[in-house]
Amino acid sequence: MAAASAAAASTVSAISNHVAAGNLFAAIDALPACSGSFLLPASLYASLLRLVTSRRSLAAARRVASHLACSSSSSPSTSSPSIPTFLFNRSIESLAACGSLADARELFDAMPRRDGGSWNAIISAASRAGNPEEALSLFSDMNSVGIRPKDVTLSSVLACCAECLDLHGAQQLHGHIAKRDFQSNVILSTALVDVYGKCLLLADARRAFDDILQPSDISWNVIIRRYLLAGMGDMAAHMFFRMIWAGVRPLVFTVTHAILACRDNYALKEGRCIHTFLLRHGYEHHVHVRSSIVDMYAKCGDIDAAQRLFNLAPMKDVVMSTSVVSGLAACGRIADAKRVFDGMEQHNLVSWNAMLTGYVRSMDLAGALDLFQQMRQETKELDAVTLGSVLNACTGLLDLGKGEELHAFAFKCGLFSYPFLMNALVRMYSKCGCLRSAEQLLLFEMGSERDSYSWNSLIAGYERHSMSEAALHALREMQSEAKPSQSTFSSALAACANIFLLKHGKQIHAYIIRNGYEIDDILQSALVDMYSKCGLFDYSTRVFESGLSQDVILWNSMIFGCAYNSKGDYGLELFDEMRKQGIVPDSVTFLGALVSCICEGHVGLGRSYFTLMTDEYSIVPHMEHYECMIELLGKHGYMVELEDFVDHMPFEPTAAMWLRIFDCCREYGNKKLGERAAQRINDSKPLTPVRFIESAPDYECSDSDDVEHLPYC
DNA sequence: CTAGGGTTAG
Repeated sequence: MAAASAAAASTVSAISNHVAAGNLFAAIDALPACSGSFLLPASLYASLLRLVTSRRSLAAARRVASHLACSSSSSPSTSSPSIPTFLFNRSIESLAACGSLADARELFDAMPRRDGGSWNAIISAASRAGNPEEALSLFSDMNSVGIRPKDVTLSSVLACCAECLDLHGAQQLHGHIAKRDFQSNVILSTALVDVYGKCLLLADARRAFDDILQPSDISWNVIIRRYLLAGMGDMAAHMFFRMIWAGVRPLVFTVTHAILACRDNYALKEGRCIHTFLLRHGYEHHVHVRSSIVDMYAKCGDIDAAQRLFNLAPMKDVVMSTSVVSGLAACGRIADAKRVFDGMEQHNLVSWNAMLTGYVRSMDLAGALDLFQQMRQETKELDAVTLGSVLNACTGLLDLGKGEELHAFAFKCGLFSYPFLMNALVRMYSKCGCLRSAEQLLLFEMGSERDSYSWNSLIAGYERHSMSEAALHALREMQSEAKPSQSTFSSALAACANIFLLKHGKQIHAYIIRNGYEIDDILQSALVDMYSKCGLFDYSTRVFESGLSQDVILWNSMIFGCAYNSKGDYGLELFDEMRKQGIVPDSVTFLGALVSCICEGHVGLGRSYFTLMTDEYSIVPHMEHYECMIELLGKHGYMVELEDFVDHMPFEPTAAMWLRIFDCCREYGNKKLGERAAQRINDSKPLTPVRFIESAPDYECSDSDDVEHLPYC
């Protein structure tokens, strides 16, 4: 007996030496065989388990666990002391920390007795293993065996509710906590703030926060982060200032959240204020803080401040440089952006993408394609954002061929199914007039992924490419699954205008009003255009006058509306009026003015506008302007001037122009010019026939629509 | 002595 106890003593000291020296496996190997003859002191098991956990060794954790389980089952409960439950609890924690929830659960199920700590260990193990449902179900088992949860367990369970967005469960726990005088526990109260915040009940989160007697730095961090993630940047910043006011030193995370909040809200003033605070309190050397400040300045439009900080920074990492690149690109300084980009030590996917989208945003589409080329040579990496940007460049360039290539490429890369990319493809095909492909994608390949953006692209594409009936059909389809937007209606109204569907146009107008959409400049223009093309001049003037606007497109629509309805002089009055109001006319305005001059026979005035356009406004005349001048001069018999005009055009008149010139020469007699025109017409190919217009579908309409007496906003 | 928060750029 003495020999046995001496052997036991030497085993204990060997193990404890191994543990102290950190020799984990030597300690494990020295564990006595499972005979039940003697047990190590509990404190030694505890420190062994601490070592196991710190090494994250699942093998070691299993050896200790099986040793405990075996010793417990073979020890006669009466003679030798049994293994304390808390050691099993530590062992469960150890197994879980080493990555095996299954082993932890097995030990939990097998252990002889369980106390509150056992339940807590297994619940937090499940929670940490990313298995909140299991943790919640264990919690409910715990309640049904009659064990009262402690504050520690409650906070684990609250975290699980947050994970599962189980608001109902969280509310029940809240009630429970309130009844049990746990308010003074900061950790628990903070978990409560977090769960409400995560469920987006920010008012409840705030109430829970205000109930905390002494909010910790983490409590402040939670409320600030939750406001930020809920899109309430103003409240996030507000709470940050209150935190400082309360004398709590912000964590670095909290600081970056506050700066992000300012960035998201374009709150430059508050951002500067926080920046000053950070300089005074020694945060500015932190790399994340520094990057987020630079980004804040760049996003809030103070690009000079961003660049100044960037230039002063001793370490210019990829993140900070990328912020500066995108900031410069966003304010149109694409060349400066490229310079910073080229000066970067290394590029990654995000920085390449920033430069790419910069080109696209600055409308330097060729530049975007060139950069993509360069990117392909320097890296294999690319993702949906990359392809989406390049695709947007193709869309802008109306380069269907390259767009199709990218489509195939995206398919090959397996990036095809990103909704963002699919929408870019629908947009590309729609803009390029390949409506069949757009339709194919949207109807058969996007499935439930399609949204109002996809539909809007398709509808706008149909409208732009003279498939107005199809546009209205698509609108009806869209309504069964997505909410139309102002942009949808502007395309649909344009479709009605194209084929003079007054009834449908009115129905859409009524729908817009009935559903409370705001009539913005674009919609207002679309309505003016639709009514005037459909011949309801009164309606278009009423829509025009219903909202005063400085929008040049709206004025253009109204001026054209006058011309369609033979009110050229009124159109010219509007032309003068808009210039008086300081609205700068564009090429379309001048086209409208010329059309008005044609219908009213103001030949001299028309000619003076044509000069005014180039001389005063530096607008290069388009094909349509030349067509107008030919019509203006020809229609009213100014044959000498017409011939002179044709001779001075910077390009050869088109076949259609010659046809018109020929007609005018026949009417007013200009043999020389007429023969020239005839010659040109005979050289050219025959014109394509006019398309036959089919009937359009009925737009969804309720009986309450009084189409004759529309209310105006 | 177990529990709460969490890392900037497209």
